Amino acid sequence: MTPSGTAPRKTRIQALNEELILKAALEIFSTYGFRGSTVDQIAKSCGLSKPNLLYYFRRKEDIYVAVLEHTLHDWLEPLRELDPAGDPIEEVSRYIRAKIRMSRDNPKASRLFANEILHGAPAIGAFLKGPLKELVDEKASIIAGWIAAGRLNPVDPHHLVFAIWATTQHYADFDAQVSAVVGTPASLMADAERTLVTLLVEGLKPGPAVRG
Amino acid sequence: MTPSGTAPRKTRIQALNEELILKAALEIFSTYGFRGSTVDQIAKSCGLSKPNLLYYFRRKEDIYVAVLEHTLHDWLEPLRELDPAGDPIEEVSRYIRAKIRMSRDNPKASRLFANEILHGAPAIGAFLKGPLKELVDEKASIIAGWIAAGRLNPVDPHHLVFAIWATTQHYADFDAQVSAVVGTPASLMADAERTLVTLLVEGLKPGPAVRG
DNA sequence: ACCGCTCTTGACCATCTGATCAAGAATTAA
DNA sequence: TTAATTCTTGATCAGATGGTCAAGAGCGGT
Repeated sequence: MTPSGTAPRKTRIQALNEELILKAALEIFSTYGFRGSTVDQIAKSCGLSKPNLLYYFRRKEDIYVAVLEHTLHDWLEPLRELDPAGDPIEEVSRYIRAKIRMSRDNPKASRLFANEILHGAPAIGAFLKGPLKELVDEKASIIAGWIAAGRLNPVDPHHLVFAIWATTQHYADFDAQVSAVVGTPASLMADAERTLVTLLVEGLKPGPAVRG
Repeated sequence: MTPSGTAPRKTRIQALNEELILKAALEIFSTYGFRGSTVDQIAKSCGLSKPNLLYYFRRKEDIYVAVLEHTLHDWLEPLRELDPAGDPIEEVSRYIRAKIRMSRDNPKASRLFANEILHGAPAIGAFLKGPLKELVDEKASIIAGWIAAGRLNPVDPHHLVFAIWATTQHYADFDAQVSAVVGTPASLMADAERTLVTLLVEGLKPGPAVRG
């Protein structure tokens, strides 16, 4: 049995193979979605036989949930770092930049979530209503504080967060469309970053109601 | 055979049933995606037998493509209406409002496209690279003209369009997440509309580089 | 070397699903 | 009415797919 008490310590081989599986599963699930992916595909992609893969994760859904959970934490890290003590404009700019870089560096994670949420979040609905909502509410109240202090243009904080999510993740989730329209110039993500920071941050800077 | 020459005129029943099928297919495909939907589901949803449905559309993919094409034109209409002779701020504001209302009134169409593009646009890739790119390029050059005339803050026109698409369609595509975080208050879409117009339009208004 | 446990796999199964077909029912034009 | 055409469906098929199982191979602690 397992070495000590209730803690199911992992074998070397277990740790290795589970990592292989999760990596391959992210690749496959993010490309084809849950229903569109087959256990065989994932197995082949990581060089294991199907029964062997199912030895580590009994059901297809178990793999899927494991990948989601494995990636969720990292994905939210930039929002967690929004600092109430920092300069509002600086903090928001930093968040936008961090998010768009995540979109660039880990588009598969973005597409995995996009697919899950697009289909009604059957696997992570509870997470969205719990931990995610709490985190967003917390950060929204920080932004509301900045607005109340006159340090930001008054906008709905929740919808500001949605706007940042939407615009940044767009480049990962809808890459096929972006590429079709503007191709894939080397400066693509840099242009996007500059444009988004300008657009959103200018819209956030406090100022006289009427300008020009 | 068909009544006159090469024109396959449609029977009353044909027109009726094809409409039924397309409506049901939009419902199913937008919810479960292409792979996640079954012909049986669509057939049941519109009260036809599976073989009967396949009498009108020989293959599952034919239904899918038909629904996409059937919806694409309408979906792009607001962008087509962007008027080079109008006031830039007014035109962009109107476009944002039109798009977010489409998200609200026809979220299924949005999710259908989102799913298609998320999976690499296998069915409409050619459309994206052709007609869509042309339309966007045309409108982007209009925006570029406004910027050159000093009537808009200088931002990359293509990325501005992406930002508008992303933020507005977010409310249809990621409804599960939005609902989980802020619930579904009656004012949701109105709040979103106000926030987005403020954010993006303030970011677009020309003004002195330094304010406050 | 030994032994218990972990790991691996070929063969197999039940189910789902897209698609076909032949035959009959309904519709339409004359 | 009649005959050609269109429409409808029960039965059926082939392939894909998630999942199981028994048996053997490999590994680690003693």
